[in-house]
Amino acid sequence: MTYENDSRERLIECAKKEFLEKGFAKASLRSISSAAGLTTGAVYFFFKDKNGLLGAIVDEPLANIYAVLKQHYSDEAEEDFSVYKHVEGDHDELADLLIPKLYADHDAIMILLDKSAGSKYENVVDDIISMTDSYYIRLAEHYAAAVPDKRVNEYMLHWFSHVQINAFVHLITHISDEQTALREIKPVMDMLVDCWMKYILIDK
Amino acid sequence: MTYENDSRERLIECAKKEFLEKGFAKASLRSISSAAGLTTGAVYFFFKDKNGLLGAIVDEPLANIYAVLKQHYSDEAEEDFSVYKHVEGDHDELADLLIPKLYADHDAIMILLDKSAGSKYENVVDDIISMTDSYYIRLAEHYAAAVPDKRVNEYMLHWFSHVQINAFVHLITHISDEQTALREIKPVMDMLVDCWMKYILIDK
Amino acid sequence: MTYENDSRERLIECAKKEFLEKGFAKASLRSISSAAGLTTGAVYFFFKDKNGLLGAIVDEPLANIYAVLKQHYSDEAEEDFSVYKHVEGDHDELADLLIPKLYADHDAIMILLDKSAGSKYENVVDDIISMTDSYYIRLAEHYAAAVPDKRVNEYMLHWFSHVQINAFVHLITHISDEQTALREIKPVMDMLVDCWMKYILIDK
Amino acid sequence: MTYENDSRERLIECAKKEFLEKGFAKASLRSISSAAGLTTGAVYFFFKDKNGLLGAIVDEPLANIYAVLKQHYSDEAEEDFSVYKHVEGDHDELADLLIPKLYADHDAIMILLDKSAGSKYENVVDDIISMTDSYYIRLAEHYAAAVPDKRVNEYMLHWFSHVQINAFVHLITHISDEQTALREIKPVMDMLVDCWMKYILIDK
DNA sequence: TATGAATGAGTCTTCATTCAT
DNA sequence: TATGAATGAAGACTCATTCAT
Repeated sequence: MTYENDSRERLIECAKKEFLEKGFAKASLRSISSAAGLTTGAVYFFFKDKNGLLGAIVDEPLANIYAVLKQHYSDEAEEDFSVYKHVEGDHDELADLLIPKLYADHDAIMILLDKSAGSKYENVVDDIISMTDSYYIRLAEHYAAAVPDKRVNEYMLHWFSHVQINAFVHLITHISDEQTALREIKPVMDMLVDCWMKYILIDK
Repeated sequence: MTYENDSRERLIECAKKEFLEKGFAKASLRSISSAAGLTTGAVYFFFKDKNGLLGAIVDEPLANIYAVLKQHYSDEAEEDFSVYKHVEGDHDELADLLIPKLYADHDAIMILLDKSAGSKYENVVDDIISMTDSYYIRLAEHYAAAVPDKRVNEYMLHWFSHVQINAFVHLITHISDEQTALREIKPVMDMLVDCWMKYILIDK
Repeated sequence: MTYENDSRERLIECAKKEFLEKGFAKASLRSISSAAGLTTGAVYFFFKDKNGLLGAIVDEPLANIYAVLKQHYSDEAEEDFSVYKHVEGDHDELADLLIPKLYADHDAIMILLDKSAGSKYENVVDDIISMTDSYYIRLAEHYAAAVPDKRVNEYMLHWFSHVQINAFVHLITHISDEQTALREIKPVMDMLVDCWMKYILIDK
Repeated sequence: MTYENDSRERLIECAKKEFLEKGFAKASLRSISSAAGLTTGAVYFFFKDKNGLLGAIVDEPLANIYAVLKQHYSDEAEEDFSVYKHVEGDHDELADLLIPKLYADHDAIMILLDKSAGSKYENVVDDIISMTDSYYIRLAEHYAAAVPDKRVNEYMLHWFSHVQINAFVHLITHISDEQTALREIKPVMDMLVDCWMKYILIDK
């Protein structure tokens, strides 16, 4: 009765492979399901549709990422810039929280961040960047308020959000081992924080 | 006869619009050619195939970019790191050369860098990054040789190439005016050079 | 055990809704059974197939209708046309018998008469019209025999059967209240009988 | 150059057959196009989609019908009921105009009126009935105004529109010869006009 | 210089139905 | 008494591509 027929799992596993190789748009349900020893109809028994199948792969990892991000963005909002002085490693918290989530299901995250074009998740990275952006705008305004004769360099700020997020995407797509990832990302984060403090404000 | 029938040009113009809007993969030759008042067959008269049509749009801009890049990468290779000291603005040369090429045909470049998924150009950005990477590796090794007890942080180096190139992609996709672009990219380049010097070497 | 599990009833109730909304052909067993909190397989446990499910809804109402019709058609066959004179209301009998049957299970009848395309009942209305037709042919021949120099207008006769039956279909599909239906149909029936007498025979 | 390859016509002809036999919804483009010696893709070269293929068959006949109807409904609107007296045959005009249009492309009209369920034309008959209804409502109100102590029987009026229009549908679906149709419909129309005058008003 | 016609392989999706458990 | 799993056939539709003219 409960001896598992793992068709659903097989479908998910084969879908992962296919999505990873071809990207969502070019992936074929026929090819996925036949790789799983099933017919396309089976996909529609287990999932709503092609997007649903992708969802089964990425929804949970995605939720985890959002959770970490939201937490981080509200924590850091407390920063007091009048006294703040960056010390190497003090922003590792985000990386420390995020990396485990990103590497818990490495393939899923790769698909989500890099192979989801054509799916309902295709704007995920952009959305996260937007979120980051909003947060950084608030932060930068606080910062500017504490420093006379300076104003925010808006373009630089946007670009920073972009680089910050894509640093993680780059990590995922180039480093497959979690420990290595953790080690490599630290100097990157340090650099980013340093630069943020240094370049985000310009003369009025 | 030299009376110009501009069908070819019209096709190219309409293709630009379509590629920009939908990206290469989702663009439809039917829709392009009918927008040009022609039939799909016409595309195959003027161009080899879908990729050929894209080529007619991006080949020249692409060649220009490569030319600038190759020139830049061989010039800068002469740098003597034992005496080098970064001064703000001294690396603006690349931006000064590249931006005009990038904005000479803004649409074509956008397509090339951001809308070419599914085409034979889909790896262009990656290729340029690789090129940049090779160059930076040589550079970094020279640099390291001049600084005792330090070695190259390879991951950081790769990531730098990535960020460097994507800084231009980001620029193109967010700033449509050349002068503004020129102005905004400068601090970004300065920052990158600064950081490169500072973060690319780590303790042995 | 006599503790009732009303799954069958729920299935029937949900099927009614679905058939009414979408018609038999477009109705989906998946949607019906999941609305009933069951799976498609359950449908096949309780009923032979999709047609069988429809049958469970309409068979009894249909039988009732046929019973009334057959009774009526044999009663009226006794009519003596040599002495017959139509008096308003004297043909209300059919309506009086039929309407209660039609409105006893209004939904079922709607489905049967108006939503059964694609099912084995799709010709029910046509069949009833045929039946009516046969009856009217006999009747008309008696009538003609009693009136010299006249013959039956066959097309008109067929059309009459058609109109007669469709008067009830129209009623069902436009009036949901039984009392109102009863009131509205009477003048229609009167008119039909009047016209029948007047238009069914033409000069030889 | 202009020797006709009649693929389009063949497609239309085969579609007619298929639609007539199975109705729009159950008709298969595969079966239609292969009957025409072509592939489904060909259908999409000549027509927008399944509805477009149907449109190529019925659009013109439908327009003709609407034209006649609109003309008729505005003509007859002039009627003066205070002096009007029905004379047999004086309403044959509609039939005389309509029948030729209906029989000009008998198959197309059959499909339109009786086989279009599931297509964008599926409500055509209902729409025409509505149109007729609106017209009759105005007419009946004029009529009632000229007759003291009488009011319009609304249900009867609606039903009349229904019967009137379906008289033509019935004709088309039962009589294939135009001359015969013309002959058979006349007494029907006479009857309808007679009854209209007689039954549409009831005691206040 | 282009068109018009057509293909063929592919896409996702829907559905009634079956059957072991 | 039902479920869960799965099938298989079919559905409409899209597309880049070809080629005779």
